[in-house]
Amino acid sequence: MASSRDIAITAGWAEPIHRETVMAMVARRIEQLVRSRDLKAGDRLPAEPDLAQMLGVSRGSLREALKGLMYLGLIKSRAGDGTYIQSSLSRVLNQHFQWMILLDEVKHLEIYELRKIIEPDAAALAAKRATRADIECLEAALDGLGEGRGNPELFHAFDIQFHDAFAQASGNAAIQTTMRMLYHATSEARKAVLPFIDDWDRHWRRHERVFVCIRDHKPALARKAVLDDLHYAETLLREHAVSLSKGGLGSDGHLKRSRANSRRRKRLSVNDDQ
Amino acid sequence: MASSRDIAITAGWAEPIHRETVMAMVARRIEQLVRSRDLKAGDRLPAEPDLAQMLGVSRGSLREALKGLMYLGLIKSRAGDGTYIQSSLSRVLNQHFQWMILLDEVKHLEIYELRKIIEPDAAALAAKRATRADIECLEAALDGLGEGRGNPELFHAFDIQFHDAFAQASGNAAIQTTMRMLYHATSEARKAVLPFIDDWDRHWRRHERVFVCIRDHKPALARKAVLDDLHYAETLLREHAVSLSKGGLGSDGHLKRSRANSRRRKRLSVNDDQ
DNA sequence: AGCCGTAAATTTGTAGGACAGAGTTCGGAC
DNA sequence: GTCCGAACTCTGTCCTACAAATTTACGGCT
Repeated sequence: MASSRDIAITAGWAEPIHRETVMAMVARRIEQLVRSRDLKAGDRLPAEPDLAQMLGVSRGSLREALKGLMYLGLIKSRAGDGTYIQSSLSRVLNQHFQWMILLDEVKHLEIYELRKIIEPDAAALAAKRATRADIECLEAALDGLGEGRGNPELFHAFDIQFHDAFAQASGNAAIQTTMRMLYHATSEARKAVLPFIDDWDRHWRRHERVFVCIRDHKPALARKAVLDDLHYAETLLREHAVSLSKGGLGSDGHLKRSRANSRRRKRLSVNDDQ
Repeated sequence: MASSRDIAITAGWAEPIHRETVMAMVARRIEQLVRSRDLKAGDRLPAEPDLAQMLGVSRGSLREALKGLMYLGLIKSRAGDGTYIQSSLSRVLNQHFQWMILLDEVKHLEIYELRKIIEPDAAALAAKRATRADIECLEAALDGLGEGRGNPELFHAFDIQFHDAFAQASGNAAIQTTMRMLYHATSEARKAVLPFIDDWDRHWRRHERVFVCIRDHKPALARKAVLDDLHYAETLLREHAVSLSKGGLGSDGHLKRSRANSRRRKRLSVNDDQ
């Protein structure tokens, strides 16, 4: 009984749903609506039963498709309320590189190599563009980092905040998103080596220096300060990777090896950059 | 009875009740399995009915969760066969920035600014590390580009191939993934301005120069060649932005902080997302 | 009138069952 | 032994029903 499908066809919105998967269909349709500006961030989608009928699919299938978009962070459903187009869809993105690390598609050191490319330049941009609000955010995070000296848990939390504020100060949303993504990818590992820090004051001053350079609008120095911080973080990670792999933290035990997977290069002489 | 509400009021502290959905729990469980190395790339998951029973949820709910993971590219289902852990999950990532552009969270020029940061360094790395296979891939794509001169459709296709080969030659999977992501984000726009190219030979030679620099292992020159190419692409895009759909670049000339919905709320939220 | 709490309506979340289509496996016919 | 079809398995889709959550509307109380 394809009665509901017949309805959809006569209705005219939904033309032939080729045998493409329903998921792809719904995604495409919603993308189309966003493209045509019929849907904007914050708008509400029709209720599931209505939307299902419009598209000529069952509610279950529609829900599976919506679930996919939900995981992308593109939409968000609230029980009893409705489904809305989300404006900030960074959640999944942040986890993506984490997954790649888990699946051995990307190595920690590769991410650090990329961070050492992006973040110094981002710091220079931040030093040029940071607004008063940006600087206040950075300072607040820096204060928190000060409080968190010696307390890995707390320090880590404010480190995220500091890094986010830094990324935002660059004034470039693409940079901000990318930096956050890369940062999150190595977040667990970084947290795990935090207890090995011996000189907290010095570690804090590295952050402080980044902040001061941005606040005082010194692009070149900011670039250097960030690179220095990154270099230290990478060294810390490299040194304690072994203790991680056999310690209780099984989640990041794969930090050590560089298996000869596929055709991936394994030359990671990240040290001697020019 | 309003008992539940009373409880909430007396509780006072508005800690989110943490009503995690079944789907999120299922997804977390599978993630856990991957983390603990019980599941590796290529492994097959139990059949849906079995897995549903194991987890104590209905098959429908399980499927919604799987659909989410599927959309992430983490798993892949084949009708009649089974569900497998995927090894390459870049598909969604490539579309992510496209979505952000659609939602006005990111501007084209911001992406170019970031590309101008990453790709010159990537070129330098490629010039140092490119293997023979990498160079062959690049050359093949370059030949294709040569054929495609004057043919936007064809040229665009090989441009993607060339860019991918270039990214891979960097020998860093994180760089490769990120470059591909950023490239795809502006793919449509680039395709749209391709017909405006007047001097195809010169445009091709820009690519050729990148190739030669990488092949001959000249990091500094490669960096310059890529930057030059990016600069031209950006100029082309800027000049013909009007021909792009509404707003196109989003800023008429200089780079601008992209409308801070980012500034709204919870910069202090150490915990992630909503 | 204004306030408050309850009930109704709306909407998503979850469950269970049913069948079709795709893919694999295995046994029988040749 | 080889080939082909039937049986089995598994995912894809649909249907129905109910639970939970949230908003909205109504009616009583102050």
